[in-house]
Amino acid sequence: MTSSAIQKNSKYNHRETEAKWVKQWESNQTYKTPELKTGDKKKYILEAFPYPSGDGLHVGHALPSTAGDITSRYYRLKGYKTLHPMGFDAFGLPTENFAIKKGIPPQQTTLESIKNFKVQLKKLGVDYDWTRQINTTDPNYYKWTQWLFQLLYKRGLAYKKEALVNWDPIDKTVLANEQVTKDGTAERSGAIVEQKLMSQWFFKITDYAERLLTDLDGLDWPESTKQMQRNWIGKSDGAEVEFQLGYEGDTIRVFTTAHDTIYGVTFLVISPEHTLVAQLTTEDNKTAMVDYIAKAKQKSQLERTDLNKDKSGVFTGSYAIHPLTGGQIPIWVADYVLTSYGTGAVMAVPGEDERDYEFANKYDLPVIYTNHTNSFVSYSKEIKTNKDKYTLINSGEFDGLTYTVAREKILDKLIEHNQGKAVTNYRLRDWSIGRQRYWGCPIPVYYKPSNQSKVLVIMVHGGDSTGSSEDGRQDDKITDRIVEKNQYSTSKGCPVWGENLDKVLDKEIFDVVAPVFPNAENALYSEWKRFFEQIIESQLKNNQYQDIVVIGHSLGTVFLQMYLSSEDFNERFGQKLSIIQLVGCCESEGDFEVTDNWAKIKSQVGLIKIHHSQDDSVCPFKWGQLYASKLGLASFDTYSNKGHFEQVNFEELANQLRSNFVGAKTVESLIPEQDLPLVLPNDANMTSGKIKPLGENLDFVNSANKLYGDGAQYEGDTMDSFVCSSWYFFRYLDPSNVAKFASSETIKQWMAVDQYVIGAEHSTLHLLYARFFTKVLFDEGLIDFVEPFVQMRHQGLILGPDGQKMSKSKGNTINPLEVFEQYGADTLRMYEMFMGPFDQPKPWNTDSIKGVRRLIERIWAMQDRCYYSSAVDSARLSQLGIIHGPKSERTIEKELQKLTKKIGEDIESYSFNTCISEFMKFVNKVEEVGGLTNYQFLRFLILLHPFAPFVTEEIYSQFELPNKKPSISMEQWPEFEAQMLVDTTIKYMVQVNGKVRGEFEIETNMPEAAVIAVAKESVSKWLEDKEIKFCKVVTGKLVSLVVS
RNA sequence: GCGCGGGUGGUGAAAUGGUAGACACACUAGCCUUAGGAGCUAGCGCCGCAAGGUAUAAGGGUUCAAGUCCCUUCUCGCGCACCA
Repeated sequence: MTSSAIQKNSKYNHRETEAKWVKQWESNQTYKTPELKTGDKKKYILEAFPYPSGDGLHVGHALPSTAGDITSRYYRLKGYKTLHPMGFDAFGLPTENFAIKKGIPPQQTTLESIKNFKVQLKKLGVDYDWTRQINTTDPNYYKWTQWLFQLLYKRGLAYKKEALVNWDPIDKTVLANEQVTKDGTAERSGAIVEQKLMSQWFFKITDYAERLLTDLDGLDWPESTKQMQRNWIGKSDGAEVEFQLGYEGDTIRVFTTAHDTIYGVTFLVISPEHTLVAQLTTEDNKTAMVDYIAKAKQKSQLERTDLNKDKSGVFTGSYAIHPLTGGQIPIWVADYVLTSYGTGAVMAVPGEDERDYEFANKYDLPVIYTNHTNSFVSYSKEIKTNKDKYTLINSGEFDGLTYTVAREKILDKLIEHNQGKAVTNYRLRDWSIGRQRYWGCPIPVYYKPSNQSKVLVIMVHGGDSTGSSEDGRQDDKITDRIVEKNQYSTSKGCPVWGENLDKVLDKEIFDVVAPVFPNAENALYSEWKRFFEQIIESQLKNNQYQDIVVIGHSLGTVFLQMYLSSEDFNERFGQKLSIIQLVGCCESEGDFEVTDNWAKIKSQVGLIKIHHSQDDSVCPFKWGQLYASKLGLASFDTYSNKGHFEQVNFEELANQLRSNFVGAKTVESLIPEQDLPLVLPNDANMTSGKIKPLGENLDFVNSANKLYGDGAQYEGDTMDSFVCSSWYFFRYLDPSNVAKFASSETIKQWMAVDQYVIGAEHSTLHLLYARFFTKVLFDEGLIDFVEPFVQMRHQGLILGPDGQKMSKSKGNTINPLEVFEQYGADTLRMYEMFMGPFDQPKPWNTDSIKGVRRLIERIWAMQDRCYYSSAVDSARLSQLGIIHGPKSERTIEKELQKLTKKIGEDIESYSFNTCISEFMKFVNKVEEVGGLTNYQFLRFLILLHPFAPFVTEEIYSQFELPNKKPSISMEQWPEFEAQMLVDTTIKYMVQVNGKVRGEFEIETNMPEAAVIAVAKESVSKWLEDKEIKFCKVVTGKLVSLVVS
């Protein structure tokens, strides 16, 4: 540029400049993604899309965005066509909770937050192509989330089942295993997660366990993340061994990775939830067992895994037969065995397993050592470190064999005897995706009643008021209190209730039975029991029921409590009681001691619901609370202004029955594709400060009947937002396609993602799910690759100035808007890159950022040091080895060449921090020698442009240049000339006895002898009177001498 | 307990096995300025006046040469955790 173009000594005004370019880039569509033609080189650069929180941009967001921007701009300058999109992952609980708190619909909050985020991201100067923006809450987007759900369903990878799930009592929803922290709390809400039996949608990610594991090997990802996924998938190779029981029929199957220790098995341990527990427990051990299991159930997941110091268990009294020795093996129940892994049963080898050893010691069980030391050895450690020395003893015909051989032979023998097989086990569980909340993607499924399956509803009424407690039948009485206290008859009211309920329930689905139990005025347990069982038997004779629901009132609930805690309903009728509606609860506080076997009750019923009026004068409300807590219920339905006999709201009850049972005895169907998307209803009830979970919005749920016939109901759960966010990178390719999730051509052109930057917290969630979806799409033949992210890196956390994680409550947050205002976006970007290694956590330093701002100022001032060289191409000539011009120009040229090489390499290896240092060094050098040519300055600006787009664009715009482009981003990356980096002389250093003692400079390509001669001279002081014993020349670097 | 990363000045940090502390921040001294939360110059691991010595969590090893490779220990962070 000519000197006239320079505004000397003008200070860089970042506010004006940045605002100007934000506008211009937008109106000029500078960063619109170009069309890809065959032969074009492409880069798909991706950063995780943010959750648009109301707080707006965080300095942490700038880190991945800037890194992506640097790479994207770098490759664009290098002639690549780049796709660099951004969008919003907007479904989720924070918005819903905020909506409830503030009474603003989530739709509105979301749009406002997105708008705000976009403005702020634009201020950062990132080259996102905003025409491709996506928003997961937009029906045009989630239509394809639903389509994906249906694809999985059709491939047998989406299913609904009754399962113990993680229940978050604060956010009132189910969570995926991946969303529960190690200490058993919810990742988001921090609540202690409960285990709840519920009917839930799952994705069968376990089908892909092996592929998810093996395909990790080829990925350019941080090793730690790959390892984390490997651990999460948790593959172990071993064997399933069958142990016969003392009687015909059942066997106990155990999973083991150490089947070569099988001769050391001295007992079996099964989990308290094992299906054979009841059967195996002998009469003598029953009390202890029932007690133990009840205690185990009461323990939360947390307690059960945390209390690993003291193992406990109970002997069942039964024995299994050792498959090879035929010996008797006692069977124990202990809660250190997990139901969810393997078969829920283990063969205990106390001689080689620490847990079994501890257990054997505690309960005085025999120990057999099968390893060569004939003493306790931890098998798992031993085979890792000492595998080859490990040989067997006490193992019959296998004595003396080494680990490897024994493993093989013992397995062969088990297989031969039909008592075992090789099995691979994975720790990975299926992905639970249903969420009982409103602000999520609706699951595109509806249910319709099926005629075959009905529900039996039995009402068990309370007691009547007459009779005496002293009539000789006392022992068998349901409670002592009933006859004294009751003043009302419910045996007469009950049939009326039954009629009322029958009126409002669909007769094709529900059979309501409301009998009058015998002697209600002085009820006897044995009598009621006989009567109750007879009713069920006679109903089952003529009908098949999907579910049996018992509604107990008052004394009726006490009866049920006694019945279910002592009788085996499930076994007797081959059916579980799926719900029990306890209206009015119990008769007295003392009833809670009628039985304390709450565990058994819980094990026999599915869903438990309690209704209790706060104004029940017969049974105080606190009894209801006590009941709920005994049964482990988080909540129950409460009323007020209702007496003991008035608290049945038939409509309410009927709705509850319908919504809880409609799924179990109905047929599920996918919503036809042409009806997608199934749109989330607008919640009209915001003024009340409430948002109904989708499933409780009966207007919505029942609206399915308009399209799919009478009785049709939509699924009331929404999807985990990770479903929405784990396929989004496909939608950027073709965001407005109405016919497909993305067209095959664009997928072919742009996928896979070449560079992905995302936080390490997604290692086992999003990154695993996205890989899973990609493989499913591959299997469906829609794409031709199996891994979505070729290269992935994590950004490190930016900590507060105090070294702590930034948080509002700690008051250590940095507001990026203030930084924009004070220092400008270029400074923020470069500072964040300069802070330290990209993937490491690093504290914000309010002082350090000044150094970066100074750099920008000095670069701005470089315009004054830039002189117009008459030979514009003198640099070019220099590259060819014909060096003209002043010495300073040659010095700078060489530095610039080095810089060009270094910046390119460092961008490609994510070493952004050293890039900034290199820029600083270069600027120092320019100031030292006094200036640089305009052509050198131009190339420098191009190198700097990915890091500081605003200031470089501004200076460029003032350049006088032939063939000037509308934007510096359209310039070409300078190529360095390797020959320019070769010096004519080389500096050597000289070491004597390993210590640096001197240095010298010498022409390149000198013979070694000459180099040594000069080297000796340069350190003559250290060689006096000494004999040189060793001499080594490292060409171009150093001479190492060893003297006596 | 297992797995994966780290540990270098007052601070953030550099360093294909080859002059440890580049580059910056802070600090100190000086200059300039009406003033400065501006700019410029110089210094800045530790010991020492200096020559020099000595330093990359600790100890050992390999090597002409180790922050870097190997072994042991300590320590911090992350992940998994009674996974049979």
